[in-house]
Amino acid sequence: MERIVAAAREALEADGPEGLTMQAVADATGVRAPSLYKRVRSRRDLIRLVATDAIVALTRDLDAAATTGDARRDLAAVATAYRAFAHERPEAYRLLFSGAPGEEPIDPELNERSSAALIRITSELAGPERALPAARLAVAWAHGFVSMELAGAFRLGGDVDAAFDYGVERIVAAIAGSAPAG
Amino acid sequence: MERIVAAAREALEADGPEGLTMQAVADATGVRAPSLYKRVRSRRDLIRLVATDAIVALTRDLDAAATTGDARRDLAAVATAYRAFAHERPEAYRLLFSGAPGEEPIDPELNERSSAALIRITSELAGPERALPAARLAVAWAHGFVSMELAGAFRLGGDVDAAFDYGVERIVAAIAGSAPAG
DNA sequence: ACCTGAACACCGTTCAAGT
DNA sequence: ACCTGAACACCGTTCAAGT
Repeated sequence: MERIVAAAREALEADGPEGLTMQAVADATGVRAPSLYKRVRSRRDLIRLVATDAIVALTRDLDAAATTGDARRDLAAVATAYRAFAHERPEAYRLLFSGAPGEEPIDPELNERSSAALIRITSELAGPERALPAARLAVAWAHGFVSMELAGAFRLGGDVDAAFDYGVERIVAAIAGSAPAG
Repeated sequence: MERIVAAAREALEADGPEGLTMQAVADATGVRAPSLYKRVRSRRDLIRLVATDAIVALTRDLDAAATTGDARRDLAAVATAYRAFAHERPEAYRLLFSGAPGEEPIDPELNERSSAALIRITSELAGPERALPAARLAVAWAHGFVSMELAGAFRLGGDVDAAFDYGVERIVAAIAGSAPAG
């Protein structure tokens, strides 16, 4: 079971979504394709298991990054960890945001936990009542940036790393600047 | 040929990417599937044609929105038009950012034209030398926001429209605040 | 010149049959 | 209880044959 998800995950990263076939997973686990259906309901379900594995790993990375003791630096560290995860497992990362209306979403609790660290940070920076929209600002920017990067959408040249640093700095300022006090 | 792309576009929006089959397009255009290969190189090529159609339409919408005469209001109007396009043609919108490393990118010239209006705006707001990173900040945020919205990723409740307005306001401020003068 | 039936190599999935 | 060969309904794509 664990081996199945691991094989699926590797097939996905190696050959993209259409490389994640039941055949490929069966070959990698030394079994025939029909046998997989004893462990997994369907290919779609298997993809969901890979996505769940990915969001757990991402959450761990983000939590580990948010430990500098300073909210602004935490936010920058979380953004950097977020981007690093997307670079390490681009196909799995894509999976997390590919949910179409018809599809079953990932476990809502895991989803909530994945943004807990960020919301704690934005709550500190922008105040509790602004924490949610501020977190959405940050994660929308971060997701947009890395997903464009992965899609090769930054074709106008320029330094992409510098654009990321500029973005982090501006997002931190934008969130801190939206606090009721300032 | 035009009818083929239109049929593909409708199949895509109606049934998602896996609904865009050569069979479906053939049925809709009153022909047998093999005949499509006289007009189109492959299914992948047909998808590219739909994506090209989408980026042209999006560019038209963005250009039409950026006509208020005020850079700040133009930026808000462009962001709103961008989001509206994604809501109207969600599957086509998804297509624009689904480019994996192996795939042929869309015509670079069309891509450049699609961001011309935005870069003019950010150039006004943040100065010419900051125009590109500022535009990337804006488009990354906007893309991230709408793609999360389309993926159903805003599951923590709250007012999504209000979060968008908050985001627009903060992004405008962040870009204007990064100008060398202020 | 244009269209198509038949065919090929793939998919995901089911299920009766084997151990 | 577990695995699998065979089969089914689909894909995308090719190509010889028909008009």
